[in-house]
Amino acid sequence: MSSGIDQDGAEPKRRGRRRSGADTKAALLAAAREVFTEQGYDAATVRAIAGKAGVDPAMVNHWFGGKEGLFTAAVAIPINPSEVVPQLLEGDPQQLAERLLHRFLTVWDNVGGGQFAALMRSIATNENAVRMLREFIQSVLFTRLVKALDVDQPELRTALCGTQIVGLGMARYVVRLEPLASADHDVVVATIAPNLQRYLTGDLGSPAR
Amino acid sequence: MSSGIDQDGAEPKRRGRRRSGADTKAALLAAAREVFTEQGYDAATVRAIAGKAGVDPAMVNHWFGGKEGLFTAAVAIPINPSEVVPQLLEGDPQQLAERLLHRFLTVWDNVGGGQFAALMRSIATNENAVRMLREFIQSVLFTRLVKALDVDQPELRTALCGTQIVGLGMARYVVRLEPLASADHDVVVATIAPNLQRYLTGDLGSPAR
DNA sequence: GTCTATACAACGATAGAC
DNA sequence: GTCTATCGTTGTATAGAC
Repeated sequence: MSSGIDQDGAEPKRRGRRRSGADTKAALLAAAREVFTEQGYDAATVRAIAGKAGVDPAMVNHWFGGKEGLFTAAVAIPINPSEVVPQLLEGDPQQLAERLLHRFLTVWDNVGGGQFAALMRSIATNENAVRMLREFIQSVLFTRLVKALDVDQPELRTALCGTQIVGLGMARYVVRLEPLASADHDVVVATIAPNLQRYLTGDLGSPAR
Repeated sequence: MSSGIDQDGAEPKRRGRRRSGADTKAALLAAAREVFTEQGYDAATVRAIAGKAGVDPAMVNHWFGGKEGLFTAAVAIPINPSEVVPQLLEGDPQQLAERLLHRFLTVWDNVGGGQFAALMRSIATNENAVRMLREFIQSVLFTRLVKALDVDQPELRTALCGTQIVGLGMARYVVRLEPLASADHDVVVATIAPNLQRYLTGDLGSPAR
């Protein structure tokens, strides 16, 4: 909560270039994450973000080209697919769901969970966020993961996995549905993994009916 | 979809006070549903809603205390639990998931799907919407449905069902993830029902480890 | 001296309140 | 129908880095 932006509060605001070392960009990004997280894209104001960062609103334009650019830079999915996907694919494919869920929970719990909420909230008013999520699911989950499994109906499986993963995120981080919101990773993984594993490699019924 | 605002359209507009507030209220609610559905909470403007309802914007304040109140009144979940739940509970409990999913798809597809998106969108900027959804899931899904099944860990099962159902809605109506977004009800039900059924009545692993 | 990060002021638009 | 608040954005002068 406590902002903790280390702007030298004692000193009066000065015009002109700051002393080197004061990283306006980083301060803006940090503040933007907080505010977008709490309020979503529309409700968040450039002024509020700049204020929390202790800099002028015009800096948003200067560094990010505007609110939209700041948003894109701030609410990025904190996952590097080319790093994560190979790790997930190592080992028994029948335990892929477990590894995937464990990773999902670790990543989003670590960044505070609020950031997932931010992503979901952003989908509200920002079509770009929808596109971001869709592209992430399709490119990463589908192209890199499901296709590598060499199973039937990969597109459908991808979408089904999407329902379970996004649904988990919504329940845990946005709606904060108990006991799921506070449950240990092991409990969540143990209960959900079998279902996700069916979507990944299990029998979906008759492919061509 | 089609506006169909049933304000006494035949009668010519009259000066002064209308017969009663009921018509204005209903017209506002109908218009609000449309506009909130299409644009989300923030983007929707009181003026646009009032305009579509054919009344003065000030009426929003008068009847609902403001935009917030109008929203709460307008975007209600279009399901009557005391009617739906008994219907779902009839028949084989092992096919409850199928009935539930079928009903879910029918309801939200019929109202246009956009209304589910609206509900999700509302969670963005409106904490009340989160509370609404949480309470709906807990009271209806939990108290009326899962408890009636007499299974172990009913709270956890409820939350798990929530993940799958909300996730389905997100994928189909908000993110519009193909092929799920355009799939026939039967396909969706056939692929997801087994997973949902496990959450409802299946084996979740060791309850108390 | 030149470049550039910065702060401040102000503009045009728009929404909610009254 | 008017008023007021506030939004994102832009122009410009200035202070420090190089």
